[in-house]
Amino acid sequence: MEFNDNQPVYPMGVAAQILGVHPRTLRIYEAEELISPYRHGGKRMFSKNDLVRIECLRKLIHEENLSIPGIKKLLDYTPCWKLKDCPHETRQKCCELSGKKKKCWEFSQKTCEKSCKNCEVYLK
DNA sequence: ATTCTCACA
DNA sequence: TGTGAGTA
Repeated sequence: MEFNDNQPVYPMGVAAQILGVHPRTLRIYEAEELISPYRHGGKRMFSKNDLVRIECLRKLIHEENLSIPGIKKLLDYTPCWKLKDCPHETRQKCCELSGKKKKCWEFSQKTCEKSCKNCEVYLK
C-alpha cells in the first residue's frame, strides 16, 4: 500500500478533473518544475502522490498567497533532510542524485517517500 | 475520444 | 488562467 501511490495512473484530463483545475494549469506547474509527472509516450501520467502534491501547491498559492516563483524560491532554500528526517544513508543517496541537477523533491516520489513535505515547511 | 503545444484574449 | 487552433 505504498508503491501504488506512486503509480502513474491518471492521464491529464482525469487528474485535472479530480483536482478541479484546467489541464493548462497542470502543464504550467510542470513547466515551472513544481511537479514531474510520468511520461508515457508524450502522455502525462499522474500518480496519487502527484495529486496530493498539487493540492498542496494550490493551497499554498491560494491560502498562503504564494506565487509560483515564490514556491520555487522556497524549495531552493529548503534541503530535503530538513523536511523529513531520513536516515543518513538515504540522505546520501539523495545528495548524490541531487548533486547532478535534480532538486530532491522532484524524485522524492521515489527516494524519499514523503508525499507532501512542502506543507510542513511552508506552514512554519 | 484524448492529449499535446503554442499563442492570444 | 482559460480557450481555441491544428496535430498526433
